[in-house]
Amino acid sequence: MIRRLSQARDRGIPEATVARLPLYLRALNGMAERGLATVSSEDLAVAAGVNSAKLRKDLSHLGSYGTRGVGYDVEYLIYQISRELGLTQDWAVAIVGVGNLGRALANYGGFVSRGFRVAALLDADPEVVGDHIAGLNVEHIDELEAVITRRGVSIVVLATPATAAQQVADRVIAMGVTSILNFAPVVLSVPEGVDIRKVDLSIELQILAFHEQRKADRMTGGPVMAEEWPEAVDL
Amino acid sequence: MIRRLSQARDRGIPEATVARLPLYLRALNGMAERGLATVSSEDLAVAAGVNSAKLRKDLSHLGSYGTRGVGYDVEYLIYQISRELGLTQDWAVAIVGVGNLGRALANYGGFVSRGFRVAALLDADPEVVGDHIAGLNVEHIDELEAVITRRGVSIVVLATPATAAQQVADRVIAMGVTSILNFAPVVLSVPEGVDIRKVDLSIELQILAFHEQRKADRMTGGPVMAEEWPEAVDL
DNA sequence: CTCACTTTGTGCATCGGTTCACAAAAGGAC
DNA sequence: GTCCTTTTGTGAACCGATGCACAAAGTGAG
Repeated sequence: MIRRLSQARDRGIPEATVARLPLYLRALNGMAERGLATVSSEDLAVAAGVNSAKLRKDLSHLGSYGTRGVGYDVEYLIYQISRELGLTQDWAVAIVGVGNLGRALANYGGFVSRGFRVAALLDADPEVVGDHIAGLNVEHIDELEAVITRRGVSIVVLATPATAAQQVADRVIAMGVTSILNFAPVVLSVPEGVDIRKVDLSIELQILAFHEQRKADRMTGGPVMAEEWPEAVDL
Repeated sequence: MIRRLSQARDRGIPEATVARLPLYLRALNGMAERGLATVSSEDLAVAAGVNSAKLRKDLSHLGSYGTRGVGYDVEYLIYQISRELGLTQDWAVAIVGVGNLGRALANYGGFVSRGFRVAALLDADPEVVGDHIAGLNVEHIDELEAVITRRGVSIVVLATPATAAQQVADRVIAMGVTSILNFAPVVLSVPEGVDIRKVDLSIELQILAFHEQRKADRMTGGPVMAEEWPEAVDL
């Protein structure tokens, strides 16, 4: 059978699965580097930190790429997942906001390695414009529209202050950008069809604090704190 | 009724709810600054970017803090959520790995503002040790255990290279730390009872790329790409 | 070829989370 | 007080994701 066409690939991959594919990909790359030719769902699952049934179900959404009794071909699976994630093409990314975080992102090796190319850095501060960071010239935010067009930017990373984020988002969306990774601590409102992913350092810490507190409470023998508004308790 | 004890607060707040509480808190703080005294679930939901039924169900897990026909008292709700999240105490955070990202985190204002205090910066590179960043002296990783004890660190942020992350995690866990925020692109294996949260820039971009590609596919009229391993297609 | 063994792919039960839709509660007008 | 309006809190239906458990499909030995 030479051309097995899209019989299995039902175009609708669950969001939860998509979020795990990069994890599998990373584990597989490690295995490829170590020269492994095939891997079982069990081993790959351990390497990716999930359970093997989930892994198999995830992969089954892409197609039937394993061999029963054997496992998965490492290189083949890398290719299939990469293709599914769209990493076989390269994506031009613009980073807006070249503060501490923007600089860190620009220098972050993980971007380049997997199909992503930082194609532009932009900032509003004249002090920063013109700086060379990670081999790129920082351009002025006024150039935003021109840069997006000229460099074919399709993904924008927002590392601006919270106050500027919505405004920049509006401008890039007007230019046709539909994928935004937002580091600014603000809820962006965007039209239908635009994908926003949000990374919020402060929220992550707050979630940890919640669990940490709960663990501490358990140590000291359950809820001893007042349940009331302080004033209400005292009166 | 002076002491209404934990009748509603069933100690088991859904994880999904916990993850949204910081969002509500941020929206509420904005409202408090603008002088709003009360807010309806509808308005707060819009500000936080969720739907109002979800918001009400989330808040109902904390207790019954609203007034029917009126809404929620802004200050009161801020206090209740803060307390639930454990933000009424302050948490000493250590950042391990003072590269670009570590620096960005150390300077990130959002930490200090909400109960978190960066209490230590550590790195293995002698070039970096001794630097002053965000008012702190960078200490050598050999001091890790001593610093954790001395400063009462209970949350550790890992901004190390992937290769060092597991090792540092093992050491801080041995010191009794049970809350870790991991920026290194690696799956940490930790014992039961330790909470890990992971922020992975590269994964976020890959998820965006997946959706971006799907949008592009739809434009050009569905799946036209070969489904096969390139060699297999040609032969 | 047959048998024993391995490992995938998936049907099914289950679970957690979301959303709807409405009764219950509160406030204000009169 | 009664009536009308507003808005909460929640029961119940729904939806997606997880995990179990096993049949199906493959390998390899003899």
